[in-house]
Amino acid sequence: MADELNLGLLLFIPYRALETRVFDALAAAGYDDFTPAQARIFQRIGPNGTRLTELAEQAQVTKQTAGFLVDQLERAGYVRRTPDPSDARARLVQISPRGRKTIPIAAAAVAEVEAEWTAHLGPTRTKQLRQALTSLREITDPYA
Amino acid sequence: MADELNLGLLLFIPYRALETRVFDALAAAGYDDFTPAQARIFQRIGPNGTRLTELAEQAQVTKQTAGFLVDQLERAGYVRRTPDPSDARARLVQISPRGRKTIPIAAAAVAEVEAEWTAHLGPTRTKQLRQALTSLREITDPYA
DNA sequence: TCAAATTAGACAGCCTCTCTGACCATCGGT
DNA sequence: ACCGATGGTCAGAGAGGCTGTCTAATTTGA
Repeated sequence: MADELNLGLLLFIPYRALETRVFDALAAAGYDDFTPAQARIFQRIGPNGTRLTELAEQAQVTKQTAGFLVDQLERAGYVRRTPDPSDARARLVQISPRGRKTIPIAAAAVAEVEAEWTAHLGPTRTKQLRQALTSLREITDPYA
Repeated sequence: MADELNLGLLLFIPYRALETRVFDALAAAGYDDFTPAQARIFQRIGPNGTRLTELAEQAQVTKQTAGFLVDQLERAGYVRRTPDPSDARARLVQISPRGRKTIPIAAAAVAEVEAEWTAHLGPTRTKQLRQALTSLREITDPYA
């Protein structure tokens, strides 16, 4: 679809590498029933719980898809659904104790990879990379 | 699985934005029977054709998956399979004339997006971004 | 030199992710 | 008190990916 070194591919390669590392770390810690699609939802759950519809919007999937993924997360014990006190139609998706345990593991894996990247690029270029990407988000992220 | 602004998410957002733009451009030009998975294979086909197994390796999918995607591309007329003169077991996947027509369309869409990004970031920061990502590829791309 | 290991590829069956469409319950404004 | 908008579920479908098994052809080594 284009030439070899377009920015898209250049962005995708390290993204994939990071994602793989995080899932390997989670699997090594015994959390092997966690899929990337589930993680994209899980990541968006706020401290007091978040509604399904809001999760769907932020993850840019339909609410049916979000519901499907939350079903899986619930069955695996990572989240639970509780009634929303402010709206009887809605339910809040909340992180369960088991789910909460995965957070530091994933965070550690991310930190480890970022440290490797910093060692490779040097602190200045890493900082510039982060800045450029953050700036790019302004024109590429519909939910910035 | 981690905090909001990890590098993974920052990388993924512009990648997705670029991909979407390219597929919109192809669809607008009448090539709407093209999926991202097919494109990841299609991109890797060399000028003289490439073997299925090699495509599978480079796209990091199994050869079964690659075969399935090439089937679709062949049915849609974007590629054809010809015998490999140097190995009777193998066949070369080659880009057909119809497939070749999509290349400048995709390239133009990529160039357009990159121009927008350059306008947003400025030429210096864009160059630094590309450099940093290229450098990162050395430690994150298994097929560098 | 010929049997064994390797490689290219196809077929079958399964699972996950995502979508559309239809539907019900509740909320909120007029 | 109603009616449109919102939160969520159910049913069905299709794409994309996997493993496992099989064949044909090639390469390798005793």
